[in-house]
Amino acid sequence: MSSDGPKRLMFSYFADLAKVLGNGHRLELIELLAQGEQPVEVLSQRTGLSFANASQHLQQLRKAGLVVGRRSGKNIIYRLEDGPIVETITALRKLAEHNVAAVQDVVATYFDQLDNLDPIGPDDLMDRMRTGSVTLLDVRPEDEFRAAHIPGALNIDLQALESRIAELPMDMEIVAYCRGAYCVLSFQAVKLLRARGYRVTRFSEGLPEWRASGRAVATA
Amino acid sequence: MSSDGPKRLMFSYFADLAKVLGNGHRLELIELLAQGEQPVEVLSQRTGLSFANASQHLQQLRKAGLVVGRRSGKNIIYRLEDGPIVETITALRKLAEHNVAAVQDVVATYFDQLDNLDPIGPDDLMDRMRTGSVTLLDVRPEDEFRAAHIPGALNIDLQALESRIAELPMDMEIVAYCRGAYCVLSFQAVKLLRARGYRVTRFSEGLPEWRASGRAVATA
DNA sequence: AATTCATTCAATGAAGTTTTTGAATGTACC
DNA sequence: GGTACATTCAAAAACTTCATTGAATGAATT
Repeated sequence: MSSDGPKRLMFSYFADLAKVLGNGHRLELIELLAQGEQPVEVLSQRTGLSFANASQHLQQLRKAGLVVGRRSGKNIIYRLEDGPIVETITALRKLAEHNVAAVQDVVATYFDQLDNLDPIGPDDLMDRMRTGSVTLLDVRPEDEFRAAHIPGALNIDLQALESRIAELPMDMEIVAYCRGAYCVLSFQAVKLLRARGYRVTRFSEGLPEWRASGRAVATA
Repeated sequence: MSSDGPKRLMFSYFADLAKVLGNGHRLELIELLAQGEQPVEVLSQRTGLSFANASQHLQQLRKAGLVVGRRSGKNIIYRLEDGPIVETITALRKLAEHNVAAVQDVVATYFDQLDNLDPIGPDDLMDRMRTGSVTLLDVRPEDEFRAAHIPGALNIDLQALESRIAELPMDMEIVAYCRGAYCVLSFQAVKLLRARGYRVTRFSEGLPEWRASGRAVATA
């Protein structure tokens, strides 16, 4: 927190905020919270962080004004604050895709390999949902689906996909999505379903970006 | 640089990039470079950093893919890489304005106090330039003006404003701009000129944002 | 009132960042 | 070829961040 005129002060505040985003675990916590509110326990499990460690990262996000917690019985339930949080992380992601060579490598060797087809964008998806020419598949855990999903989507948790595969139509294109652009759940769904002869594409983003761009979401 | 599946890898790369943005001096270096390329000496002077320290921050920006240096005689001249760098910092700034209480305080006590009029936005500015109903004043140092400025702007370095004040019309509204939204130069210009009876407003952003939004800039 | 459970807090050590200093590099000028 | 200059590099000191541990809090259950 240096200071030397109000401009330097402002830059140091912007930097403090960037520092809070400057940790992979915290970015993952934000991604999870962008699906919907969660108690610390679930966040700790889904990120693989120890309980105390998850709690401390959440404190930092809270101090930065990015999340709030409320008590509900024995649990503290965290949720994302209002504000352009998803937008900022999307900007960071696009900057990394454009300027960081290592990111381009991972995309090329890992993600493009799994899904060599162009993913479908939000405008296209909306058109095709309207004409009913596509089945939209949400492969996130049930609780995240219930908190918010793209209207008209069918929820099958990736865990259950193999056993519930009969619920999917073979004669219609399927579009799979999950938590965000690099959420592996939808990549794995595409892989599994293609192997069984389904026509599947990925949606280019996840639920948080869909909502951040002002489109309607459904609950329950 | 943790790793546990490609998604965690990606998040750790995004976090590394955020970490590089997580230092006020580096944000200031980026702002200066967003005006145009500069040798290390000038960057070190304008930021108040020691030579070696400025150099080391520039190395970090280079490793992150945000700047490049080229040799020109005895100097190494740095410039911003292509890519959505200004956009990302703008997103960070807006997030801070929205979610960080301390930022709101500084804006209220420092900036709003200096200029209680609404600043003019880019679309309005363009309209008013076309109809010739406004004089646009660029108060950055001459070298930054020469590298790139908003077409039609008059350059008077803030340092020289008092002595060259006669060049400004008293019967027309003046709009002042400089390096960015919180660049103090334009605030000080507004203060000085209002005290002399000129009608002055600030432009809401600076040159980098103007260019990043795809508008034409002039050189020389 | 005692116990359990979810969470936070405080303290520790290990690892990383920032700044300063002085030496090293590489280009230009005499 | 030697000297001056701009910049980078390497090492050290001061400080910050991260994960782990165990104790503390505070609501719910018995």
